[in-house]
Amino acid sequence: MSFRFEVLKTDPSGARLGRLETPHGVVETPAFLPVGTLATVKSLTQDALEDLGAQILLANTYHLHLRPGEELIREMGGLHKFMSWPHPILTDSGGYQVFSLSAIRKITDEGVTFRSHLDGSEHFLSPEKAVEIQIALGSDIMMVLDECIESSSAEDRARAAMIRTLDWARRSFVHFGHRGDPSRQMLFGIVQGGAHRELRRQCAEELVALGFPGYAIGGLAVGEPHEVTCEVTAEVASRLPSDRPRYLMGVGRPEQIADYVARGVDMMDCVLPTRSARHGCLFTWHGRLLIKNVCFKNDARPIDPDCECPACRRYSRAYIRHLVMSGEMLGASLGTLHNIYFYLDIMEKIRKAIRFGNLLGFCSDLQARLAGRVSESGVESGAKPSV
RNA sequence: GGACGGGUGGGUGAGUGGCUAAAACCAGCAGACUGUAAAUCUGCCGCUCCUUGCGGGCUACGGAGGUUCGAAUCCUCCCCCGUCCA
Repeated sequence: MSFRFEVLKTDPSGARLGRLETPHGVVETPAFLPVGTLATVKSLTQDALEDLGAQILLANTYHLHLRPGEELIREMGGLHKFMSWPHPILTDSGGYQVFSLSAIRKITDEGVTFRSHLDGSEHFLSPEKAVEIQIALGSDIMMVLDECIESSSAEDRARAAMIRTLDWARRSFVHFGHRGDPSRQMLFGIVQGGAHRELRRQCAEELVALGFPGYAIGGLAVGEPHEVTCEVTAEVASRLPSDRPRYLMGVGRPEQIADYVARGVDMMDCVLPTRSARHGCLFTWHGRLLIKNVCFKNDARPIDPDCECPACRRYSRAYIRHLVMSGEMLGASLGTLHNIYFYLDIMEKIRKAIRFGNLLGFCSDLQARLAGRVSESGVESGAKPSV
């Protein structure tokens, strides 16, 4: 069997240390997935990602369908070969675009019609089509098409979307049963239901009854308070089978991700490290550092003196600020290198904390360290978390 | 020496009598960003005062005068810059 998920250890918090085997390699969980929507983690080479220790990437069905198209990618030998990433890949289904591109799409029980943001042409995405595309892409983990909604949605709206998501999950499951190869690809179901516990519970239970090899929690961290995200995550995770991986989609801030792990989450992805880097926001063990701030103009120190990333080993804040202010591509690259390294470093420390059975201690430590801002006075004293 | 054209806030550059502390863009300052329509977006960007308000005062469109209730805008002279002619 090409896929195997194994929980190696459970922390008193409920966090799990695990291992996910895929045809393209092993993912140690809890894992963070850098986002590579268009088959690229913006501004980084695959070499760089390997050096950073990335184990698995996320790519996007909707975007790759529009450009360059899944048929081209299939023809080029599949997504792994096409992008020269021989390691695991997870593809999102386009469900998030139902939410983020709500202005240019129409949704029915049958599926979603998008008006391409590139050229205005119409594209119909059904649950079956999303599965087909992802089969063509050949990702290790594929996601069912879901209806992602605002977390603040009223119960009626959330129920309707949840019911549709469930229906689509069934269709996806059936379609994959006919067309897919479970030794080559896993299909994850996605729990929706907004911030409504009862809806979440119902959605989780019905998905579990279908028997997916893994489950995702979607529709969170889209504006609701962190505590709500945590509560809903805990509620859903408690309904999911303990022997299947759990993927919390689209989270989170550095100081928050350990909290999700403590709720039993095994995988996470987020655009924050990559996008923020391009916008000049760098995450450090001493808080966020806005590299464009004038106080770093002549600061010869690295982004984070406690960081071993390629950017911090070699370049100063002053130089990186100059690059970012000048709109130089290298500025985006170095920032992204740093932020991805930082996220992966946190994940490694999280795994270590679970191994030591002390994730909750680590959570509060992270919160205390990372919530602040780095200003001209420099970094506050203190070493890295010592777990 | 002469003929045109032009001098606007840090920069480029609109604006030809009141709606102009002066468009727009850039630069600068600050902020946002959570399964990426994002190398994007938002706010500020003359000085000053306060009861921080579509608030008051002051200064400002090369310089100095003038016309006018009112001038970046009209007139006079001067100073610069560019092009062309001697």
